Amino acid sequence: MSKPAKTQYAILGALTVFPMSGYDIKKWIRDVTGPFWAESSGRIYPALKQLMQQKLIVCDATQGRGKRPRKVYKLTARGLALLRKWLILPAHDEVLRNELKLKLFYGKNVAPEIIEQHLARQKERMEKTLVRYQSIMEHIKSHHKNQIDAKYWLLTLHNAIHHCQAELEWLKGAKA
Amino acid sequence: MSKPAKTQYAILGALTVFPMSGYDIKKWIRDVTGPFWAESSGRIYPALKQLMQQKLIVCDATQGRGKRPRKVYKLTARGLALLRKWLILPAHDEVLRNELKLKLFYGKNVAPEIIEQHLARQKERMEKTLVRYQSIMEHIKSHHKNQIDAKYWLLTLHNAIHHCQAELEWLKGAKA
DNA sequence: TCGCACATGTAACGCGTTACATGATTAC
DNA sequence: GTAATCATGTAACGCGTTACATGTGCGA
Repeated sequence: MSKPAKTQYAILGALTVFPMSGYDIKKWIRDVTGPFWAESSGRIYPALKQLMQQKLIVCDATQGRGKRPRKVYKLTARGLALLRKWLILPAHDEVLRNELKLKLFYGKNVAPEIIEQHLARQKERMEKTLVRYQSIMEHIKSHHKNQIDAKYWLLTLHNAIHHCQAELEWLKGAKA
Repeated sequence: MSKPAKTQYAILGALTVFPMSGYDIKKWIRDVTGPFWAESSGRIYPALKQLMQQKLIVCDATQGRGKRPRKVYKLTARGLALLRKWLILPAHDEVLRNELKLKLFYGKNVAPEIIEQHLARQKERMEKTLVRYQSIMEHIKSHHKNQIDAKYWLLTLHNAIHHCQAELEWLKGAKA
């Protein structure tokens, strides 16, 4: 009925890189797939539970130090098969809900200075983001050069950088 | 607790252009703000009801032809004030969930041909989109040149075009 | 007369966020 | 000793999609 849940694929994908705990996955998604994918911990832990039940992942090792264990999850053959099945399907259109652009679109209803502030904030944010992306790129190039994932990581990172630069280009022209 | 609803602002904004029916708003959002904002009719009609209750909009005229009326809504002073209040607030970060990029990121798990297909589909889609955007731009330039909204419409449309072109540029380089 | 665009709505479902709860470990 | 980070989870809430229901007007 509603949209199919994609959290599971973000998790299964992460586990193709190496086994991770829920916390690791959370950070991985935030720090690595951040430019194009987000998840909240309120989704990750329940999703892990479901994936366990479906035997798409297994709890590799409970590194119990004290009462609260650190659960490390590992992909199963079933899990990899499901991920592959999803990967080959055409991607759905991204649902766009860009608040900044909506505000700019109806900008005639506020003073021009307000719009300039919006644009200035965006410029600052994009400049910071671009620097971050470029440092991630350097990091991948120097630390993961021979990893088979690296090719695809750089592909998506290039995409993010292109869009970042496009936004900055647009902002340059936007003063007119 | 959860995210504040932004559907109302998309509707209030649309009504700053001219009075519209629910159906008009639906089409307007799909066809005009489509590049950066989406709403489903399952949100629009309930939202209109709420906005009426809060006296942020009024039902201007019930153009009853037959049993099913065509209700035309109009912004009130209260509605415009609320919209303005929202417009001046800094925009929240866009929540990114780009399915295509997620699939590409974990591309090592499928055959390279699959990835090439994803990229080819994206190229085709972006080319079509770019043509559409450019024709919308021509339309605005020729039909709405002197409208005070047009400046802001072109601003956001330029943005969409820049990103479209950035995506195509990236796709060109992606074959390597 | 058939299909499409116009037109308004409702209900089920579940996704996802936010906030909260709890506790361990490390570094200063 | 205390703050930050590591670490795992739950519950409330409501947003948003999807599918459904219903009916009108017009053009081929």
